[in-house]
Amino acid sequence: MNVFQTFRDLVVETLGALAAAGSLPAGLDLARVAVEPPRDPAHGDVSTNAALVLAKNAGQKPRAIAELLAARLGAHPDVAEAAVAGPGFVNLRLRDPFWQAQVPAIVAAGTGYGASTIGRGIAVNIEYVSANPTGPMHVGHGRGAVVGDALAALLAKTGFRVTREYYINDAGAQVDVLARSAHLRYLEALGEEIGAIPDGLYPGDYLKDVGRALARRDGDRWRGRPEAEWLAPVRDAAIAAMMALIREDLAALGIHHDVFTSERALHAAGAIDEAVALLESRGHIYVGVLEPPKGRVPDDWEPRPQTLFRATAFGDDVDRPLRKSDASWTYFAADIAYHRDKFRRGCPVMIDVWGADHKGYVKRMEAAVAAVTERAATLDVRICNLVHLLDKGEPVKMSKRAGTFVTLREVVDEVGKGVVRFMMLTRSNEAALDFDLAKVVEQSKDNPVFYVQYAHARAASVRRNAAEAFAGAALDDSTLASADVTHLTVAEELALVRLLAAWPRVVETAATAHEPHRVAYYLAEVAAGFHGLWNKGNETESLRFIVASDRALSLARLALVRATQIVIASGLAVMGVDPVEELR
RNA sequence: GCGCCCGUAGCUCAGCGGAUAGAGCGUCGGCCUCCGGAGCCGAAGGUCACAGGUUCGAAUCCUGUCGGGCGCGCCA
Repeated sequence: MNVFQTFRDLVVETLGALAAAGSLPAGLDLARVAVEPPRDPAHGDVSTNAALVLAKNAGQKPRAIAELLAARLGAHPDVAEAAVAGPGFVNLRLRDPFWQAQVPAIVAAGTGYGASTIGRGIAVNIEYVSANPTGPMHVGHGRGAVVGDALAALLAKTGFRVTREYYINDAGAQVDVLARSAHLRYLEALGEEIGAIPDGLYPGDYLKDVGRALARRDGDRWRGRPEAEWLAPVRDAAIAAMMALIREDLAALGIHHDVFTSERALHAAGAIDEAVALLESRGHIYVGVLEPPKGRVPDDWEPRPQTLFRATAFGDDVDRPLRKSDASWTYFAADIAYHRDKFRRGCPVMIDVWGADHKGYVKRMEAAVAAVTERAATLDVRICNLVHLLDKGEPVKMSKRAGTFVTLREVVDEVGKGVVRFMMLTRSNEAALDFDLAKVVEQSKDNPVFYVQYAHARAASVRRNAAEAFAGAALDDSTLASADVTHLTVAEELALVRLLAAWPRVVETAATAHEPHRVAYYLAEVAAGFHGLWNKGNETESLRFIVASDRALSLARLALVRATQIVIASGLAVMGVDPVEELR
């Protein structure tokens, strides 16, 4: 279905024929041969660099190879013209029937259009969100959630076997703080005066429910008792409540993970001891003293022998400690065990989506994965930069203390899940993102969500009008898929078809690069193409989609409208956004 | 000090080995007896921070410089 792949196959086949004919040496490495859309449409429909890439090894001039290639490609029935250009590109212009035929193919494929098998069923584990279970999610978490989920959808669409996973950080000191905070709310629920929440504890009102639930369940059995007695049970209850809250927040965004893995469970199962023992047996562990960081020595620095992972052997800058001074495992040690666990569950490809504050952690994790899987697995860490929450251009002041903290849920409830999801994908994940609460619901062209949905709604509107104009005529997809598309001859129509036909390639490149934001940019292009065509109809009556006097022409154009709608819906599906039929 | 990310049009950003570097906003000029003008078309605007290098070809890869952000043992 990917037209560029189709023509790459043709180019490769043609190169083989040239070799067989003795015009080229046999056995050339074709890995770098690419078939792509030319940047400038004036250069044709598809372009290949084959001659440029092969010239050196073939011992021939690029243009000479290009001439040979063009002569043969030009004879293909779908090719109208094969031209050599620039230093040795071969540009192909394809015949209209080839493009026209794309329309029924898209309509027949439906929103599954763009799917491919390049993933070959390889198992990919994508871990995203993994917010600490200490409170509701904030907007920054939302970005990671959306990026991870859209990437998962992209990979699934390209034939990977995807596991969506959430790692619950339920083992550290912060969940003890959570427990103490919840215990205080529990005392409050029992009627005690607790006053201001002390520094260092979580002040949020969301813990009041947890306190009340504890009071209902356990009565006053934890009142006046030493912390050692109540810490564990209160903690477990609080974590469960926080995870329920987080799952609700995610559900409001339409996000559902397949697997939740508990850090605490890894500790309990001895997985960390096992992973560290494994590294030790391979000689990657030693006891040593780290140098203090240069130029910025912490005040309380004192040299201390530590259990260290030889991360420098795997590309990291320094070796990393695995045990704290109280002999318990560091977070990193647990994370090594966790990634080993993912690998042992059968995932050779791992993706982690993290917040910008964890950027400094990437190298050591990659090193650990290399060490623990003996380089049999890959880890790609996608870092999501900050989200700046604005309202009419002014930064929204957020302070946990002052109670002006805006949660993800509040934003989703205010502007809608589709808007949040789309906006989170309008920037490369590496770049900081402005999210303006006022702007994202604005109905104008500078709001990409609106612009794309508007195109989809207009397409739906045309189809409704067509049902009236051709009362009684069948306009369902199977009818449209058999429309006589040779009526699609207007340059702008064929330009839109070319754009629609690029969708499978966009899916593949975005999936391969792990960059879901490319889908948002592509959809904006499709919308622009459709709006442009729409306006042609406003200017010239014969160019409208519906020409009441010519049913055959109208059916062909309606097929194109339907194909546009399908591609937009298909793209929105990857992003997790529901397409709208009308904007009112 | 070291590491990572960033520096592209007035602004916000795509492009990340291909041929004359793109989009939106903003500016200027056009298009409503019109399938939704919430839109469309056109113009002006760039030594792709700077300097070297690799390559047939560099905004894209490498090295260095300058400028901005983030991180740097017992937090997770």
